[in-house]
Amino acid sequence: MTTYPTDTYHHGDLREASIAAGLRLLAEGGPDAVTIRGVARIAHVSHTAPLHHFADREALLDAIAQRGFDRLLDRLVAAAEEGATSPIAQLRAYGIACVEEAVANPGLFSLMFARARDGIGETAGHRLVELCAEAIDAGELAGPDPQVLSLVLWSTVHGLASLYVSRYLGQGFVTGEPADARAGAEVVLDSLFSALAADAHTGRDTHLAVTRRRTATKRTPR
Amino acid sequence: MTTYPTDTYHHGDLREASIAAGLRLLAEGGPDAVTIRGVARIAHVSHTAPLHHFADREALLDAIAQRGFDRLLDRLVAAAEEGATSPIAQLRAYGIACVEEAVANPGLFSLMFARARDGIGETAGHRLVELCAEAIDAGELAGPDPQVLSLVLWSTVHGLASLYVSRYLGQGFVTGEPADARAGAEVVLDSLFSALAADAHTGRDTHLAVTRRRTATKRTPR
DNA sequence: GCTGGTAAGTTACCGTTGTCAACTTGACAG
DNA sequence: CTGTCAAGTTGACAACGGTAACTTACCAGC
Repeated sequence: MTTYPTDTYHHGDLREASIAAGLRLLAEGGPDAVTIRGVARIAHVSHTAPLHHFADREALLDAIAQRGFDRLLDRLVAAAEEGATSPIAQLRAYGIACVEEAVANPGLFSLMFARARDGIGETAGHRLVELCAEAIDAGELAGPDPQVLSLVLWSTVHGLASLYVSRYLGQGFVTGEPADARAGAEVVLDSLFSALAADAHTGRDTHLAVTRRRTATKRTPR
Repeated sequence: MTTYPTDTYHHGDLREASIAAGLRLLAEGGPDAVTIRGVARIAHVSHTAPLHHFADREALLDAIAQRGFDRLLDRLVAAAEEGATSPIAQLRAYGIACVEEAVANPGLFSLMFARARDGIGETAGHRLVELCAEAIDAGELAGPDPQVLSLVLWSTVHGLASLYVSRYLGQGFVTGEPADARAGAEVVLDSLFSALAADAHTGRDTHLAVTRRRTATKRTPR
C-alpha cells in the first residue's frame, strides 16, 4: 500500500489516491459506500478536493470501473498464457479466471457491469471470438459460427459469475452447485465443452440459420 | 393506474402505493432513483409516512424486488403453459421469457439481483430442475444430471439477460449478436439445445464425476 | 356514547451526501 | 518579480435517510 505525503498543501497524486480509496470502500461496503467525501477522508484532503480530478461522483465510479476492467484483462491474458496448451484450454482458463475474479471482488464486479459504457470490454470480447475461432479450426469445438459460440460462452460465464456474486448460487439449494465458485465454473464449463465438442454432433446446424444471416452484417462502428 | 384518495387523513393503502411509486421511479431512473421521499411525494404523503410500512429504505427495495419476482414467476408459468408441447419447448419459452422480462424492466432486473435474499427465487429454480429432468427423461436432452443441466441453463439465460440489460450486448460489436434481446435469446438457446441434444453425444459423462458426488448431499434448509 | 389503545398520519430536527461558489496556495514561465 | 493556473481550501445549499414527539382516525369494550 503506497502512502502519500500528508504535510504538503498539494497532494501529489490525488487522482490515483482517490481511485485506490474508492476500491477500498468498494470492497468494504459495496458500490453505495464509495462516496466523494469518503475517498477524500481516506486521502486526507478536503471533501471537495477529488472534484478537481473527477467531474462528479459518476466520473469517479467510471474511473474505478475502468480500473477493474484493466485488472481483469491483465488477469485474463495471464490465465490464457499459463499452461495454455490448446484453444479450448485457454477458453477454460479464461472463463474460470473471470468467475474467480468476480467473486474475489464482488463489489467491483457489480460496479463494472452496473454501468454501461460504450466500447468497454471490447478488447476482451474480441480475444474471446478469436479463441473460439481457433478452437473450431483446431476441431476442438463444433461450429459453425465462432461469434455465436462466444456469445454462448460469454453469457454463461458472466451469468455464473453474477449468480455467485449475488449469492443466488453457492448454497447448493436448487441446483446442487458447488459452494466454491471456481469449482462451479469448472463443472459448468466442462459440461458445456463436452456438449459442444466437435465430434459430439455431426455437423448439423439446423437451428443456426438465423444466426449465420445475422453475423453476415457488417459491424458498424460508433 | 389506480388512484388513491388525497383528501383523507389516512391514505388507505400506502404500502401498496409506495411499491407502485417505487416501481415507477425504478423504471424512470434506476435503483438509485427510488427514494423514501420520492415515493412519498408521488403518494402525496409526508416524507416519513412510508416508514410506517417499511423499516427503512432497504425494506422498501426488498418489497419492490419481491414484487418483481412475483411478476417474473407469473410470467414464467404463463410462458411455460402456452403452447408448451414438450419439456424442451417449455425450457425454451422459460428462458426467452426471462430475458424479455429483464430487458423490459432493466431497473427492476438490476434491483432484483443486486440484493441477495435467502430462499428467494427458489420456486422458479426448482421448476427449472424439474423441467430439465423431464427433458432428460423424454430423451430430448442429454444427461446425466438435471441439476448440472439447470445450472448451465440458468447461468446462460441470466448472463444473457444481464449483458443485454447492462448494454454490453445489443450493439453487435463483438459477437454480432442481434439487437433484439428476444432474438438473441433464441439464437443462444437453440444453439445450446442443439449441442445438448440427447442424440448428439453418446452418453459420455467423464467431466461430471464431481457434480454427481456434490448433488448427493442433502439440501439443508434455513 | 364515552373512552382508551393503536395504526398511521404529521411536523421538526439531525447528520450525511453531492455539488457549487469563492477564496487560497504553490509552482512555474516570462 | 509577477501573472497564470492547477489544485487545494472553506462555506453554503438542497436532497436524502432516519429519529422523536405529536396528532388523527378508527375500533373494541364497557
